[in-house]
Amino acid sequence: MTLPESGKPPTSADVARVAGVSRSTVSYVLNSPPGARVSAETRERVLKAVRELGYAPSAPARSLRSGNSDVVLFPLPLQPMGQLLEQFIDEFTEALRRQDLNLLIHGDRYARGVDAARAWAALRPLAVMAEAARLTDGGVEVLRRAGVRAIFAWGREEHPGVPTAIFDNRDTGAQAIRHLISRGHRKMACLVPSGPLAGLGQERWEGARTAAEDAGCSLERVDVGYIREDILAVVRGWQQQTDPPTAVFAGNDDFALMIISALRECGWTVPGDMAVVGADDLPFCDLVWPRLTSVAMHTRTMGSGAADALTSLMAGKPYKHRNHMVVHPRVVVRESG
Amino acid sequence: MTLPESGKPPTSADVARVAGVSRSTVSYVLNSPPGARVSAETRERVLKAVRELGYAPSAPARSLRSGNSDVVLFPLPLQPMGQLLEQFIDEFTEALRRQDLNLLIHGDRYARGVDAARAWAALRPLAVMAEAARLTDGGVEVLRRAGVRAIFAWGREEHPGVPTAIFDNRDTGAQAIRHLISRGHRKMACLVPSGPLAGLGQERWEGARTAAEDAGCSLERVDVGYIREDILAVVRGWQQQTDPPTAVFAGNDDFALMIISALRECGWTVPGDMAVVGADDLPFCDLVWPRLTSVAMHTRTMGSGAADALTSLMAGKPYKHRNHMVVHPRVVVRESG
DNA sequence: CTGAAAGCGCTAACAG
DNA sequence: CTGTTAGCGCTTTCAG
Repeated sequence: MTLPESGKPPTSADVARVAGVSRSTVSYVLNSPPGARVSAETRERVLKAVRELGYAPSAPARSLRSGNSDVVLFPLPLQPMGQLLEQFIDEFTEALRRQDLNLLIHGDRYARGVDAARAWAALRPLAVMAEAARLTDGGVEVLRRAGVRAIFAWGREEHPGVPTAIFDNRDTGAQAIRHLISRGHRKMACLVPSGPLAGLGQERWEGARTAAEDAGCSLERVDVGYIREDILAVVRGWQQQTDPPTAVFAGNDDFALMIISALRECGWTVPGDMAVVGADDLPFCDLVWPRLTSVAMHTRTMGSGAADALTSLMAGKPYKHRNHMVVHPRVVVRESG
Repeated sequence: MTLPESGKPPTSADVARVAGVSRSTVSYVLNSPPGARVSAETRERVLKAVRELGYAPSAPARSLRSGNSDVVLFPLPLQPMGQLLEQFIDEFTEALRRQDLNLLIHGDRYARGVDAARAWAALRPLAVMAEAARLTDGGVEVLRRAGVRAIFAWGREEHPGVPTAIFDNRDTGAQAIRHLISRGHRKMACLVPSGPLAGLGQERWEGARTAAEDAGCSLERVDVGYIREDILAVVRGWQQQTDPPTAVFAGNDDFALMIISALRECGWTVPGDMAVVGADDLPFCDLVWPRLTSVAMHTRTMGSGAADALTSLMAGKPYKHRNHMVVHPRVVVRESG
C-alpha cells in the first residue's frame, strides 16, 4: 500500500508525494483555476493518488486560505414547518448545487440575535438565510463583519436592512375567504389557533376578516386550541345555532382535518352542510374524502428566489439591501370547499 | 468608534489591540484552557472588546490549528421522515449542546458512498451520523482517514464496521398484528405501499405476516400505491367479499387516514366494521375521529443513544465498532383499532 | 500575565 | 507546465 504510516489525515502534500508532483500541481488539478494547465497524464496520476489515499481536501484550510467558502447556512427554523421544510430544503439545495454551493443547516433552532449570529458567523459561510424573527440589528452587524457576503431573511415581516422573502399570511386568509365567497357563501367562520401557531393564525385571521368586510359578508372568529375537544365544542355550538355558518376557513390543514372529522362525527356532511378550507396544502389534502381545498404557499418561489439572489451576488453585482420579495399563496381547489 | 478601518473580519489580533492585551490572553479568555489564569479585570476588558468589534472566532482557523472540531454532521436523510425529522433533530441537538457540540445538517440528501463521504469529510467534523444506506466501506474508510472520530449509522439494517441504530420495522408490523389479535381479530389485512416507501412497507409486512402465522391467523397482503383511488378499490373489493377482514394494518399513518376516510365514505364504521392501525404516530393521530391507533418508534432512543455514544467517546473510551442498538416500536392504543 | 514564534492544510503569486 | 514560498486566523509552547 502507498498509504502514509501515520494516523493523520492525508494532506495535499501526501497526494503530491504519491503522485510524484508538486503541491501546486495537486491544487491545480483539484481546483482547475483559470489559466492552470496540467497534462492529462499528470492529472490522471494525481487523481489516482487522491483515490488511493482517500484524500478529501480540508474545507477549513481551504476557507482559511482563500477567504471564502462554498457554504450557505440555513439555521433550522424555530417555527415548525413540517413537510414544507423538507420540500424547501430540497429545492434550495438543488438550486445551490448548480452553482457549486453547499447547503448547511445549523441544528440549533433556539438561539437568536447576536448569540445566534456569532455561532453562524464562526463558520464563515458565504451566505446566511435565516428567519427574520431570529435576526437583530446587532446580529446582522456581526454577520456582516464576519465577511458573510449575503444575508437573506424570510418570514412574516420584512427585516430592515436585509432582503426578505415575506410570506403574506394575510393574503392566505383573504384568498380562502374570497374563494368561499365565490362559491356563494355569505356567512362564514374562521378558526384562530392558540399556542405556537397563534401569530400565524392571527395574521391569517386578519386577512380573512378584511376580505369578508370588503365583500360585506359575515365572518365569525373562533379561537381554538390544538386539541380535539375544542373543535368538537365548536361544532356542538354550531349545532345549537338556528343559523350557523355555511363555511369555515380552518386556518391550517390540521385544523381542517380535525373539523371535517368532527363535523362528520356530528352527522354533518362536507361540503354539503359545511364547506371547509385549510391552508398549507399538506400531502394528506389529496388523500382523504372529501379531498381538502387548501391555500398553498409556493415554496419554490422561496428556494429559487434565494438562489437567484445568490447568483447575481456571485456574478459580482452589488448587494442590494432592500429588495424584498413577497411570496403569495394560491388556492388549490378540491372537494371540501 | 474603535472599529478597524478595513472591510476584513476582525481577528483575535484586533481584539487584543483594542483590549490592550496580547493575542494569547485573548485566546485564554475565550477558551479558558486548564491552567490559564486571567484576572477578572483583564477578562472583562477582553470581552468588552469582543462585543465592541462584533468578533466571532473563525471556526475554520480554530479547527485547522487544533485539529479537531465541535461539529457533528448529520446528512439529511434520503428517506422522507416528515415530522420525525424535526423531532429527532431537536432531541439530538439538545443532547449535543450539553457537551458543547454543534449539530450541522448537510443539505444534500442524494450523494452516497465515497462521493458523499468526501463531501462530509471535507468539513472535518468530529462525528458523522448517517443513514446506513448511504455508507459504503469505501466511504467509511474516507471518513476514518479524514480524522472523523466517530461514525454512526442508522437505518433498517446494521452497517458492518459501524455502530448502527437499527429501526426494527419488522417488529412494527408484528406489534400491530399482535395488538389486533389481542383485540380478538382473526382475519386481517396489511397494506403494503409501492413507491419510495416500498422497502419500509415490505419489512413491516414481513413482521406482520410472521406474527399472524405464529398465531394461526389469516393475513391478506394488499399492495397499494400512494393514491386515493387504490385505497377506494381495496374497500370496494372488501365490500364484494362475503367474509372480509375485520381489521387492517395500514402500514403507516397516511394510509390509515386514507383507509378510514374511504371506509366511512363507503358506509363502514371504524372500528366497528373494520379496525385500523397505522404506524409512525404522526401528530394527526390524536386529532381525528376516531383517534388513530399507531405503532411508534422512539426517536428519543436514537437521539440520546447517539449522544451517549459520543459522550463515552469524548471521555476517551475506545471507539467500539460493533455496538449496535435496536430501536423497538410500541403500540399507542387509541380508538381506531 | 505577556510576547514571540511555530505550524495546522491549503491556495495563489511568481519565478523557473 | 512545475516548484517555491508566503500567509490566511488561530492555539499553544516557551521564556520572560
